[in-house]
Amino acid sequence: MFQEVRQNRVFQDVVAQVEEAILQGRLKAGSRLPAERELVEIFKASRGTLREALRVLEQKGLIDIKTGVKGGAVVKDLTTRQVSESLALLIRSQKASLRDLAEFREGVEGMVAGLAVERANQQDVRQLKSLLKEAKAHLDAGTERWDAFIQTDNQIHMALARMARNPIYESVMQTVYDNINRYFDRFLPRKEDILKENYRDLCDVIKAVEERQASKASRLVQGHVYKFNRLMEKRARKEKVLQKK
Amino acid sequence: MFQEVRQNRVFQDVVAQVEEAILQGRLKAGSRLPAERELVEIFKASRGTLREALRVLEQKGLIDIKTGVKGGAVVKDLTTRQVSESLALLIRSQKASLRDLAEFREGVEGMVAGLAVERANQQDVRQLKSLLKEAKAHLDAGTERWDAFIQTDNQIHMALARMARNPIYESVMQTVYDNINRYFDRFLPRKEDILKENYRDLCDVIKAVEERQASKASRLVQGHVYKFNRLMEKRARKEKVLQKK
DNA sequence: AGATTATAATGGTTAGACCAATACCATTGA
DNA sequence: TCAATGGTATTGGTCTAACCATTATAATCT
Repeated sequence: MFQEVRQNRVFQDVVAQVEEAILQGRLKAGSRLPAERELVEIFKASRGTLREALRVLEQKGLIDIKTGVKGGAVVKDLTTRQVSESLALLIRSQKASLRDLAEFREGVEGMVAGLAVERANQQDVRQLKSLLKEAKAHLDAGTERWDAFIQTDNQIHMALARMARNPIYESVMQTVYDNINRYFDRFLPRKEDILKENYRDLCDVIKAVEERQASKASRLVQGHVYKFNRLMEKRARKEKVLQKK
Repeated sequence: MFQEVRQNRVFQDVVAQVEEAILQGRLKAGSRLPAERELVEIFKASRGTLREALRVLEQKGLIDIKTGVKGGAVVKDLTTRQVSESLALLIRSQKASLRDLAEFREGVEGMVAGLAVERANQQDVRQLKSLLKEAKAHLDAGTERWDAFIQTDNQIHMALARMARNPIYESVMQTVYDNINRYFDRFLPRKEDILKENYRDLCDVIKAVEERQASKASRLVQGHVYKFNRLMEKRARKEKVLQKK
């Protein structure tokens, strides 16, 4: 019948007020909050309590805090970092595995590619081609720029996500990549034939985008990611075996 | 070349240590942290600083805090609530719309259904049938139990997510539903013919699961969600028009 | 002018006190 | 005996007042 009433802690009230102001746009990204000692006056709360509120806002990813003159709390532009952080916790606590993440990526990237084809404009296609050219340059430059190639590869995938014109897919993709890079960088294949095959896949995908073949692009990307996942898995298994010895 | 060095604040060090202990399983879900005044002794930090650390851990969803004797910080079982929270911020800040969320749901649910068919065992199928029976009972009971029907409907979707046996999909689905329920409850269709059609859709889906027809189940769910989304959108538009008047 | 130093503003930390909620226990009264 | 009442100790929540650390800017020196 009734909602349980919860005693609001003072700092929660402060958090709620500041958060509301940010989300309503009354506090814009980049603007600075008053100094702690001023906030004490404004909210009529002690500095300690106020700082607890700031910690929460900081953890939520809504503000950044710097020390020194002209320091203080600055309203951040809302990013996906926090979503990413939560997913990282899931993985680190072993509630989710590399395999789970890879499988998820496979599905999401497939859908993203389909949407991207439907919504990409000419400028988007140009951007993809430009990234592709960059990737080829890295690849031809030899071993030392393989990491640069991998980075450009990632950029192409993220560019597709942007072209899907759906911030949720974009966030989720960013989260997936953050976590892949964070935990599985050491499994990334760094062999010439694999990277070249990778490059050919990208060429095919971008061709499909240009020709507006949504389902083909979707299938290609899914296959591309699938191949990548099997490779990663093989390497992960090998490492595990080595560790056991 | 080098990583930026950041001056660690004391409370961050405390957070890191506790977090590590939790993620490594040295602190298990349900176990209680020492009282604040004891933690002061352990970490050799002031109570204020310690409380800032506790605020961060609380915000990360790693601990729950209660007052009173036998109160204190209790290690929580890791859930998806925090992911959900971050996505909610995206929506509330209008970086993502109802339409974006709906589109995302369409894709994810389709994939989940496909995986669920591949991995569901007999017990899972039994559970689905039991939920279906429950849904029918609510539906037949008339107007007053429509909300119960909707809830059971949600349970069926979440059951499918569990059967996909991938905690990431499960988390993401839970997040999507949390946010749909949080922000769009008022758009949920509550008309008999719609609910009945909804029920028939569910019957078809579960039949496909039983017959192990993955792609069919996937297609059916996607269509089901698509229909639902178009309905929601229509209602949302209507409300907007009304608001403008 | 350019380098150096002082100053002030700002977050970070500490210490000690008191308030508020709550589980547990002892007392009381039927 | 047992249920209701109220006390008490424990724990988180808040406050005050001070000092430390960092940093941008202004003042000073060479």
